[in-house]
Amino acid sequence: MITSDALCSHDKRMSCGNCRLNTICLPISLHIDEIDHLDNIVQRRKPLQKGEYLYRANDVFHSVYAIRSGAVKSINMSEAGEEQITGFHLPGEVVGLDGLANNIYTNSVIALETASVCEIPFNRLEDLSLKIPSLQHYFFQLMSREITQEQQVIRLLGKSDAETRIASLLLSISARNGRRNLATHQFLLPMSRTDIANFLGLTIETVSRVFTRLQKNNVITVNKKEIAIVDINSLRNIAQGQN
Amino acid sequence: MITSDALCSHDKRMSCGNCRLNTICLPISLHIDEIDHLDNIVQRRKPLQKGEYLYRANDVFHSVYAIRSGAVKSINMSEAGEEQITGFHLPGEVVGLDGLANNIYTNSVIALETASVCEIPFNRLEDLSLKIPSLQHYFFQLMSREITQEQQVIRLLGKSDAETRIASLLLSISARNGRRNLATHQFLLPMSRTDIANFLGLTIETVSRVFTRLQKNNVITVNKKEIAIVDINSLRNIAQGQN
DNA sequence: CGCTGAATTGACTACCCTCAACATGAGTGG
DNA sequence: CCACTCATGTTGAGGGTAGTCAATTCAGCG
Repeated sequence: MITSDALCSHDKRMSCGNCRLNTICLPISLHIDEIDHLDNIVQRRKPLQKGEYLYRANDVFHSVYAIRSGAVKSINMSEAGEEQITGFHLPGEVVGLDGLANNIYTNSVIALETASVCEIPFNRLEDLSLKIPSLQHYFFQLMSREITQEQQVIRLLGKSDAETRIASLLLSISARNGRRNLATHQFLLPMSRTDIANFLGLTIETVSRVFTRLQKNNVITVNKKEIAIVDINSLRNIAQGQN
Repeated sequence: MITSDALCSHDKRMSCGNCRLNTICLPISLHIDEIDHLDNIVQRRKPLQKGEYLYRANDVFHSVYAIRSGAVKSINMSEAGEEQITGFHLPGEVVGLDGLANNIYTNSVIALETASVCEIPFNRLEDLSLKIPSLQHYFFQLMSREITQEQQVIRLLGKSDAETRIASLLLSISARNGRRNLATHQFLLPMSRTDIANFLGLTIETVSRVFTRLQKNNVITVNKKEIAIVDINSLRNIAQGQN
């Protein structure tokens, strides 16, 4: 359900079948005609600019979205108006699953940098899922994965100190880069310090201090948004709270 | 998918159709024969005793479970062995959705008190969902609701102080009692202080202190596990961080 | 060149944790 | 019936991690 990274929208080769993200986004074996069905309902949209909304909380739910390039954050707002980032989403990952419950989105999704997405109208996906059992199964799995990932975030916020939270986030991004065959030991953070702090339940000052401390201890190097993991074992130990 | 609270297992009237929890557990209109199909796959199990496991992390996933009576907690364990309670589940609510992602449960679920559950084998539910579109839709919604609820927990843990966390938990339990037509202003907590502390990312001492403080300020009264909400408006304000 | 926003660093503060003592109540056995 | 233990919960004193407030640096940009 994700096409190649080529942004040229009249490229006839754009399809889920030949998308190089499809092992992440669509890791099930579908027959060729089934993939065609899927391609028919998937819509490629014009790229989002940094800061632009993909959808807003309380918008009527119609679609889920697969991130094709770039990165986005999803934000949950309390009645009191406090914003909490509930997740960062990288290429191959799907957002919008919060919208089904009450037919309106509960989160807002905002581009962290220029990002392109594939839109998947959900009622058409549901119809197709009734005909393709493996597709139904895949979407149940996809939602379950979202649940288990969020439970890990809950554990992170409930049990860990600042260093552990930062280390876990870095390892998470590293691993997700690895799935896309990108470098795992060196990468650019797509989000600001403010976003990291918000997501991890910390202040930007604390995030900054932890980065400098990890750098002083030769665990990582930090240069603005550029991160290099120097000592992955130390970083893993810190992420597990064994520091 | 939930029967009456009667525990007598040879009661012929036990069925999803006449279960008095079905407006919570199964809030969709199914035809009579569709409910029969569902009844045929739902299995009523013998009650769990307090402390007993419904399933354990890493068990092979076969079923999801609807809580019929009592209460359970679901626990997520880190590699380092730290346990985090990710949720409390009351009658009418469904657990086990974490198991689909990798075909093993990632959490353990333990009874907080004597509890009975309805077991729903998932492969049979999937088959049935292919034939009953509204059932497929309902389960997508159910999983989405789990996702949005967990996002609220993430916000709670990321942004709130101890009083706000406790107040939110009390209001959540109160509201869920209301859905079952139980008293909302007075109820018994099914879980220990240790469980509350673990879930909210606090220590038992802090939980205890907040309870006494809320009592001194005439917001609630506390007597062991018996809670009465005295001033719901204050409690709501505290839950929203306006204290 | 100054302005603005993001990030870093320092000094101080506060909230919650840690450690410890004590209270309460259920269950057990003499 | 009482003494005992054990689990659970409450309360107090002190300390530490992260928050708050503030100053500074730096990059991007009109």
